[in-house]
Amino acid sequence: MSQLARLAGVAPDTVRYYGRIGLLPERERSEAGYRRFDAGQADRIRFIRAAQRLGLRLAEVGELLDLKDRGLCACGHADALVRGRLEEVEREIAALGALRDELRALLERRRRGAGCTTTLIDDGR
Amino acid sequence: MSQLARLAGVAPDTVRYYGRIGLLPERERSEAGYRRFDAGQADRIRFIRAAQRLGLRLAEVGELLDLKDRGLCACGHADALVRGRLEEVEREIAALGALRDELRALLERRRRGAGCTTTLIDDGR
DNA sequence: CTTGACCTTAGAGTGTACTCCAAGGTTTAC
DNA sequence: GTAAACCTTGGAGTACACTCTAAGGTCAAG
Repeated sequence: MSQLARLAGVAPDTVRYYGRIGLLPERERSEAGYRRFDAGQADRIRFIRAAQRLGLRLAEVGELLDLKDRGLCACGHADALVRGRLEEVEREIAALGALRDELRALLERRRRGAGCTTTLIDDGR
Repeated sequence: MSQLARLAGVAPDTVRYYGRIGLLPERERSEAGYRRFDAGQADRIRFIRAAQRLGLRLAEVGELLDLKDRGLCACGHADALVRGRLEEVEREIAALGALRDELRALLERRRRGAGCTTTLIDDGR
């Protein structure tokens, strides 16, 4: 367990969590009930983390893994998720850019002595 | 209650929630225990929402309101919060920009037939 | 006098991805 | 034989800002 976790670069609790929510299938156990893993499981966890880095949710990663597990090509679905995520990111960037401008303008008005910051926040727009 | 909520543009539950966490001070009540509000309360809620739009948390807004309530100038603190938030937003924009590039590159590699999307995600970098 | 629209409260539920806990069992080293 | 370091489980806790529920009280209109 902890070996796999170290290999995959996550905490043992995280591995157990992924198992609990169905991202890692149950394999055989040792007599004492200890989980046994193979290298494939580490790859699976790395795939999960890679997809997460792109901003996919675990539920979405789970859909991809399910397709793969059933021997189907997950590409179409993966493409759709990635494209959807790209649009999301672009929207977030736009929104944050506008927010950044607003924050800068607020600070600028304040620097020019336009009044209390709280008042400047308050009158909004 | 619902009048104030409509006036301030939030749900009645939200007003009660703000009251519960100490953002709206208790005023007198009617005989039946109903809250009574004045125009100042609507302004207060609008201030909260304006600060939230800038990305400040309710706990931070609460600090500003506390200063104002005690007759102190909240400007210094507000400036610090706004500046901190600006830095955060700039960091987020940078991170999202990098992510956007990654997503685009992934889609581009895929368009060139570089293999399965899931494989492209998997091999990370 | 009843209907409907409001008000009150404490408390639980939402989403996300963990993270931690207690209480117990196992394995390895000395 | 015992201590350290692991493993197991179910369940609760974290952050955040609501949002909803149940069970009850109030008020105005018809």
